[in-house]
Amino acid sequence: MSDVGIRDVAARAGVSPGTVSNVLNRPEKVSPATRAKVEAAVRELGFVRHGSASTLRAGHSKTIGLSVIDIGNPFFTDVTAGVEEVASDLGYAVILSNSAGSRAKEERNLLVLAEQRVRGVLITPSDEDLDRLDRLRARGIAVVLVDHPAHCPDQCSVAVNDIGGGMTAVRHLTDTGAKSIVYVTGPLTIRQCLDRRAGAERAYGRPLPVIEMAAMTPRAGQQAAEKLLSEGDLPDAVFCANDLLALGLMRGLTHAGVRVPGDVAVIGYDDIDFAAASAVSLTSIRQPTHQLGRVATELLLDECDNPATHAHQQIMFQPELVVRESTQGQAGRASFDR
Amino acid sequence: MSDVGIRDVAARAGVSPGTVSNVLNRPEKVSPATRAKVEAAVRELGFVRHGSASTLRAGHSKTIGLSVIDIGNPFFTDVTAGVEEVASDLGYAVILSNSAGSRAKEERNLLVLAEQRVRGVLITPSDEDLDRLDRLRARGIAVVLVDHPAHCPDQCSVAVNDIGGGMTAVRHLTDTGAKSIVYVTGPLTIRQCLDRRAGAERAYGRPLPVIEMAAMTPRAGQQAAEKLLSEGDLPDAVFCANDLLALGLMRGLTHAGVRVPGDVAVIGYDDIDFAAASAVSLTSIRQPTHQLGRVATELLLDECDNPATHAHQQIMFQPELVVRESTQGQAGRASFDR
DNA sequence: CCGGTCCAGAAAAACGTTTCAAATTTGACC
DNA sequence: GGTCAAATTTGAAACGTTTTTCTGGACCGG
Repeated sequence: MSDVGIRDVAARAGVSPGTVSNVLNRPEKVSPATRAKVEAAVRELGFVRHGSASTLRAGHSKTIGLSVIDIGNPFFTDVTAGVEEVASDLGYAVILSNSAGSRAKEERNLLVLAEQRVRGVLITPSDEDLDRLDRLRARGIAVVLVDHPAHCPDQCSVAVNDIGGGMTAVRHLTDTGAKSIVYVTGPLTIRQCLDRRAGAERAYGRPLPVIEMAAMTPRAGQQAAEKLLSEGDLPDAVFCANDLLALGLMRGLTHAGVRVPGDVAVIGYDDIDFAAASAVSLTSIRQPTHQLGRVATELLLDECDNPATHAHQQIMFQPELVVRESTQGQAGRASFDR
Repeated sequence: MSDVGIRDVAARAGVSPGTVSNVLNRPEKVSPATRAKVEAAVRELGFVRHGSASTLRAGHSKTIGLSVIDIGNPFFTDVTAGVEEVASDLGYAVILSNSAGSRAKEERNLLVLAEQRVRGVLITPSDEDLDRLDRLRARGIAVVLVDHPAHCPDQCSVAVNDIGGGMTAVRHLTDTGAKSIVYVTGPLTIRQCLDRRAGAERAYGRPLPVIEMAAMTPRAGQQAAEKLLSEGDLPDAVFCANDLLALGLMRGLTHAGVRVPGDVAVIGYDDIDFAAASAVSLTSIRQPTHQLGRVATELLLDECDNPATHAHQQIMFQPELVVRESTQGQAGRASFDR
């Protein structure tokens, strides 16, 4: 069943297989009359092109790979949605792989992608060692870094200015009156966490006290709250390296009877949907997540489809402060967006 | 570069291409000595099998498709994570497609999957018309329904008992003293929303007042709160068709000065991570989401790898009540999990 | 020492497309 | 009606595997 091949279509339409292939791939090359005949035959027979045969002969596929660190994080989900949109519009299929933070798993996934002969790979690398990506590129697989600036200019990347974001966050906290600030973060081996701290300290003018958690989840945020409470004096404000931590932290504080923002102001990072929806809505640093995915995919597919004219770009988006209740100590609930 | 083929490996190892193929696919068929030679050659040359050629000749691929309704919903994200885990363990790649609730987009995506000659498809159908799936199966592509019971027994499906879940939810509300209850839901064309209502009304003993929103997002939940407030008397409790709605609703109520759970109890559905993390933690009906993805994938791959012995199964999981603060009117914050 | 059995490995034929040079048709123009 | 160039179409050779059929020994019992 369904073993309808291009030659069956050709027979039915009374043309040669080559012509059918042309109708499929370069319709402008074939006369309207023939094209119509072939298209009719395709419909009647329910022909579906065999992607593997096509890939094999043509030397390239219509698929791209996407490798993310944590598919459970709304940040990556949003990126993924953007990627999927663009890819699907251009007829590309997306193979998703989740490295779950494990270098080994990422490596295994990349091998699968290489076997699949994907046209290109979008990746948020799980660590700073990018040799394996150069190996991919040596294989003729385009690579675009997502949420990670490229180290050399012969490669595309799409990132968001984390240093700037960190500065903005802390500047907002001090602007609204905070004197003492604590930085709650995930592993400081993660570039994003490091950069945000760097920016934060630049704006703060001196080192920040740090609470470093192993994960970047609501759970970890709640534990961070306990840690914070056990350390004695509460700071005026807390800057969390992502919203998941911030949401957990707020909950932990609230339960201990600490008022947010009355006693402690909290600012997060990412501006995930739940930041606006939580009971005390969370001030956050918005990243153009969806856009990140879209642009990365556009760059990748441009590199694939127009290798001649393609110019590598390292795009750096600017994050944006979104003020909500969690940092409105006195102003109250003036205006909330969303 | 990287145009290292099986014949290059063969030459290097001093064997025939057929032998290399055997080492790759049936290592037990070849003597240890030769195998070692071949494996060395593979390593030295950096050979990566050409998946398309392999698929073409072998007649089947090492990929499966996953089609979800909304990749932005944590429910589907969790399912996806489960799918990815199992698939990746068994060496399968997952092609992700997001139908975004659009029937047309789903159809386009399924075509791409068919072209890719995926081994099977996991799908949460975007509507009740399942003919297109039968067409896929006629093509020799296995299909497993996810979060949707199969209509006929010649097909695998994995679902959760939504009627039972609805009953559990309302029973919990009445148990904790609620007399009047409102059902806040997404489009009632969605099976899940319908079934949950059916269960709820069965437990309630009579029809429930319904507030039907177009989307199932926090935003829509907040709008539902406004609607509820504008309708005069507040109910004792609200049952929301999913957690996203519930979180938005709670926020809307809280902002209007209504206390949750003091004035109105709220129960959600899905038990997404944020249900536990929100400031007033949300009582919810937990679905074994991750498990759903895992089991569905196991069924699919069993059907693919052991077509002879495979028995179609329609699995129905039972959801589970998770009590948190949003329905603890008087008991206060006794014990909270997570 | 011989005939038969087995096993490892070899050789060649697919799989269903795309591609490209060659062949054919078409159309314009004199 | 004939000629030439342009436009279409054809046909066969790849693409890199897997699979199936064979072959040449090694091994065994008699």
